[in-house]
Amino acid sequence: MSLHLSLIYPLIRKLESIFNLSPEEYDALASLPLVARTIRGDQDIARDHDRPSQCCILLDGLLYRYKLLGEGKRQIFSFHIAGDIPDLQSLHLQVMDHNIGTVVQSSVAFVPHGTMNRLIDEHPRIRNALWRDTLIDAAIFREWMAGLGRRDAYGRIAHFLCELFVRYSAVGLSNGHKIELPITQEKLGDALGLSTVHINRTLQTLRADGLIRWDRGHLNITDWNGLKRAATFDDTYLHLI
Amino acid sequence: MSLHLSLIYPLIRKLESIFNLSPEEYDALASLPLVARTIRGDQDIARDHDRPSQCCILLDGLLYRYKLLGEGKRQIFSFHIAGDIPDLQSLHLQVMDHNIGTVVQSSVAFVPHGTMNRLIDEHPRIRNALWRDTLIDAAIFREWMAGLGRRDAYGRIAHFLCELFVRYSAVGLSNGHKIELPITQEKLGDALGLSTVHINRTLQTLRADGLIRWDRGHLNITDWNGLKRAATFDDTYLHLI
DNA sequence: CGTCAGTTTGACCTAGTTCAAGGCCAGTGG
DNA sequence: CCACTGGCCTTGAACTAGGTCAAACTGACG
Repeated sequence: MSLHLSLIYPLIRKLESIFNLSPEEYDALASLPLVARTIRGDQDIARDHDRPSQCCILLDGLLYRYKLLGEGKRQIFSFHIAGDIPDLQSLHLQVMDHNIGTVVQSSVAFVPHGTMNRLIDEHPRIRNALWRDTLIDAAIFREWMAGLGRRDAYGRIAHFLCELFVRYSAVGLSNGHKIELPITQEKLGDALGLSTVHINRTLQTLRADGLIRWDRGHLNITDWNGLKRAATFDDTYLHLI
Repeated sequence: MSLHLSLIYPLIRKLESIFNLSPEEYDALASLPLVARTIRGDQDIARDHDRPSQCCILLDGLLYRYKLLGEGKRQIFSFHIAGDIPDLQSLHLQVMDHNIGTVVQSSVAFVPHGTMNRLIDEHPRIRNALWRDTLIDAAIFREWMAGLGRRDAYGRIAHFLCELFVRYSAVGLSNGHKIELPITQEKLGDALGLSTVHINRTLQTLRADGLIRWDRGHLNITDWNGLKRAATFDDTYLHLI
């Protein structure tokens, strides 16, 4: 596999999970002019009210999307892993309504909207797959809403961990029941609408119940069935094929 | 305006707010074979885990989308008004991951996926506008997540009312600062992650503060600026043109 | 006039917040 | 090689926003 192909590979793998790419589609993706840029952790890639002229394809690392409310309050909406295009929406929505940032050092490629539009105009199945991807994004938001509105802290955290494990697994980023999840308890709180203190105490309960181990960014799910049960996790909403 | 045209008109108006429809596009929409069906209140139109073969265009009335969790818990994600296609996502996602129901008696048209696909294949600008619409849907979800996670009951309700007023206005369904909003306090609670009791008490405070009047489904915003302030409402996320 | 769905009230309770102080590395610089 | 720093995690104690339960009220409608 060429160096360049390895960059775009996570995205190709994602599309191939939906349908078999034709040689032409494969070539179109493989010949996207990608310039990988490394960005260190805790940097914003796009900001609320920006008017982006390009999309960012995540090649490696971890991104997150969030909005700042008044008084230092923050809501995190999603975390993104290799192969994701977290600001694909900017193709159709002029103005950013939230921020996108790196959680840890990450490698991304910026693709101009013009290039993206040419790609999807010439390859309708790729376009449909990307549309589909934005719809799954929305499905994940709905599930988080259900958690924020109606699940207690214990179930909410358990559900979050189930989701991330399944999404990592779907793109080959899990190792047994372990994944790399280098997010702080503060970020977890801002994602789940809870205070850091309560996140901390609830994680201790999850550990004491033997469901997980989580140390320095290494999450180990020690009782997958137990965690799913605690979360009442049903993966339909992830629309895996 | 013919009887049939009046049915599809809300959708046409929504598309025209984004770009000027060409005569061909206009004709394609106007000649969609629509059969209006009236459905009484509190009925499900689509259910979790269904595999729909058609989309539903709301012609008149009020729909909502929701998910049931265990123990009688429910999370409502959205309310939909005339011109919306709440299950457009079923074009690309086989399986429903939530329910769609009527709030009050409503008139809807079911359009087979095949017809929809022909329409958008032949009219790329309509396709893009519909894609865009699903992205705005997601933007609204994000804003609700921010409310569920990080706003208190007072601000959350105020924000909800601001959003609905602006969305009604955008399609000509407001009358001064009044809109028809026939939703129960129970549904409001399930949308905002609050108990009915607390919704009731907080609505009383909003009324006492002179921000709204809300009686038998008629919402009257008596202090629009005050309500926006209470909500820290910024309509960027609705992506109105 | 009775019923039923929806709203309102009161009293009590608890999940989660807030504030403030320690503890534990991993990295840095001397 | 050790001391120092700065993130991050952990703990305790006091507090509160919002939940729960149960009962009463209101108005629309048959």
